[in-house]
Amino acid sequence: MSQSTEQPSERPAGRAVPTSADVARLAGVSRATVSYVLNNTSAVRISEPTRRRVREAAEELGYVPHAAARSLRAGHSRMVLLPTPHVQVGPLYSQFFNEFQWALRRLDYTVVQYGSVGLEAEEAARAWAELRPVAVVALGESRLTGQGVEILKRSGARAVITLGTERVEGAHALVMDQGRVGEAATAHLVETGRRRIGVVVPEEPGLAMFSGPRLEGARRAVAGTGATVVPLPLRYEEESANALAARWRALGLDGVFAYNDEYAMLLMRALQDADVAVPAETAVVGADDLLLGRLLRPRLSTVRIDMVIGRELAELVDRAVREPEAPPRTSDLMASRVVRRESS
Amino acid sequence: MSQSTEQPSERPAGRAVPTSADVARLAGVSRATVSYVLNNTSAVRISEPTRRRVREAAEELGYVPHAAARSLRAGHSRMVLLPTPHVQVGPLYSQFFNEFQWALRRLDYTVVQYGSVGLEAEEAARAWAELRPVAVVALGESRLTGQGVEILKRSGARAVITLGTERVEGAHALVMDQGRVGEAATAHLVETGRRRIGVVVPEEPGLAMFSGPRLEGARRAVAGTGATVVPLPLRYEEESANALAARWRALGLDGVFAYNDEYAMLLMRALQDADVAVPAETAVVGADDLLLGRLLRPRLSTVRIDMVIGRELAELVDRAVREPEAPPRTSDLMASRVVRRESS
DNA sequence: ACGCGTCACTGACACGTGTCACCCTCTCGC
DNA sequence: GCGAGAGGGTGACACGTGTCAGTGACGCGT
Repeated sequence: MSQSTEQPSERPAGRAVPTSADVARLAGVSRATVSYVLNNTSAVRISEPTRRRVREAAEELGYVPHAAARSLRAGHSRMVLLPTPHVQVGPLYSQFFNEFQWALRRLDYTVVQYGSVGLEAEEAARAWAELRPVAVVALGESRLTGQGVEILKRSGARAVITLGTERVEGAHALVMDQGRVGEAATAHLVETGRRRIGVVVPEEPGLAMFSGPRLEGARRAVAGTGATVVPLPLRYEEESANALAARWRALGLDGVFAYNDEYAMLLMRALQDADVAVPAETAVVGADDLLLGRLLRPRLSTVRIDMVIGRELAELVDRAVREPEAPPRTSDLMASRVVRRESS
Repeated sequence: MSQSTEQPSERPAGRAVPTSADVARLAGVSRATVSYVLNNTSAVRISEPTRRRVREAAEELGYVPHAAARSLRAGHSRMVLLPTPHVQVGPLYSQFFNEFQWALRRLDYTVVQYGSVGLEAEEAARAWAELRPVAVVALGESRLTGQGVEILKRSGARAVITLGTERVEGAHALVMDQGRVGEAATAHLVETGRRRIGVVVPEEPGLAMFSGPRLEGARRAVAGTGATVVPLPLRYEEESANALAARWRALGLDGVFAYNDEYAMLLMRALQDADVAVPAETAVVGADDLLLGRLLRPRLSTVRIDMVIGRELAELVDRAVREPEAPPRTSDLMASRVVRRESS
């Protein structure tokens, strides 16, 4: 790349990106004045005619300030970084995320999702730190370590918050207690008299962070009740479900928590095709309370998950940013409750 | 919009963010040397002992370069901006996006999703331009205008690409021909002898960009065949579907394209509950080829949509960045084909 | 004439980085 | 002895912005 010193002859489009200096020149004022006008700084008084001239010049040139230069000078930004998950997320999650983003913007933050596919934990943290975000809200799935938190804080992040199943040293944590989902579903099955309870564990990679805790929760629910839990690996494919259904009677199960409504629908169809009566012979419970589950016959029982609303989380971020010295707190991100329909 | 000018700004942690100057001091070399070493610039020769001293100093301080300062100095960045949709996107789309991001990163681009909720078209474009991205890949839904493209290009963006249903002046366009989906489904219904064909139009806001073209496509499919198309507004709720099913016979429809598989499942259940025989009395076709559709009885016919793979789009972006002067091109993002099962 | 205050504006620096043009010190060939 | 060349580094500038301290002009009271 050759540098052009004065006359930018290499611009292909024939025009350089306008800066505040260009605006100043066109308006016949100093650059400082341009800055004052465009940020309408209250501490300095600029006459109305000058203000207008500056605004018109900016408009004419199509001037847009340079965010990087601005935050470099300011020494900080109001950028909140959300490492993008590379896992499939359900509609519940994506709605929550949208709400969260919207709320942060209301609080005058700039939300940036930034993917870091294929990087190791510490390396990813370093990549995020380069952007000098004021806060980082990371999914548990992004495998942020205590080391990573340290890197981020050292690079100026005033708040690091994890959304996940477990805490990370030094970071605020919003715990999604996935265990409660499995626990609620299984407790319900036990209460309605089921004794041998299957728990579907999806084989799809990336779901482990959800399925593991849900299985653990199920185990907690049966502890001391005499009922037992049987893990059931399952791929989200018809053949896999049919194979499972074929050996259903051999397994001797009278109830199943199917991970979520989609897996439940898949399994329920396979069971019915194999002449296993639902709920008479085997009760089925899903999770997420999808509309589609209500359309089945029998209607699918489910665990309804209510997530913290985005606005609440946004306010938590804002508080954490304003009080970086406050000790990391842990709180619940979601609540679960069983919705009983006909399949259990 | 009140600005919070109040600014804590005192470093509470007592330690500033380390810069390359700090590294230089600690290593006992100049800042230039630090820069050369850490970017291992090949044109300049630095002795191995010095290199090691610099690397160790950087490690000890936890130095992370400042991306903003870097790209300010460089005059450009390799950031690709993806305005975040605030519409619900299906799994098809989100998988495509992940793949796309991954491919861009392979090409050494930095992918940033940036939401601009609640801003008007031109204002949003200005906000994106502040980040000085080298390329912008916008969903049609983000309502990018020709004016917006102009702003972005003037701010240094070398490529602007829209993913949507229609072209935008000055931008490369990847057209999702939603019309073809409706056309394929409806043509199939006509070919199998249906004459009065309903087309479900979701009432949910944000889906209009898909449903409108699909309806138009359906109209194209019946043109000259003697068959007719009837738009059917529907909310994604059981009551809405039941109400529609109740007046089904009055409508005299013998076929329906239900927008997608989810709406199809909703409608099919309502039809069956209202004793409308599928497919004998009315044929039903969905779209997206969800697994769940295959579980219905009768199995749901659908339109399978194959999207351009992410890598392809990433290469298109790369080419557009490298040849900014090339005229905007338009190409297809997806292909549709009918998968006939039992419901039609 | 002078001091003082206000108004409207400007000059200059700092933010953190990359890179170009030098500079110094050796060594070698003759 | 001395120029040539190479090895190993450094000084200084530029990128675009925000903001502090200052500056000239002007009005006003004495």
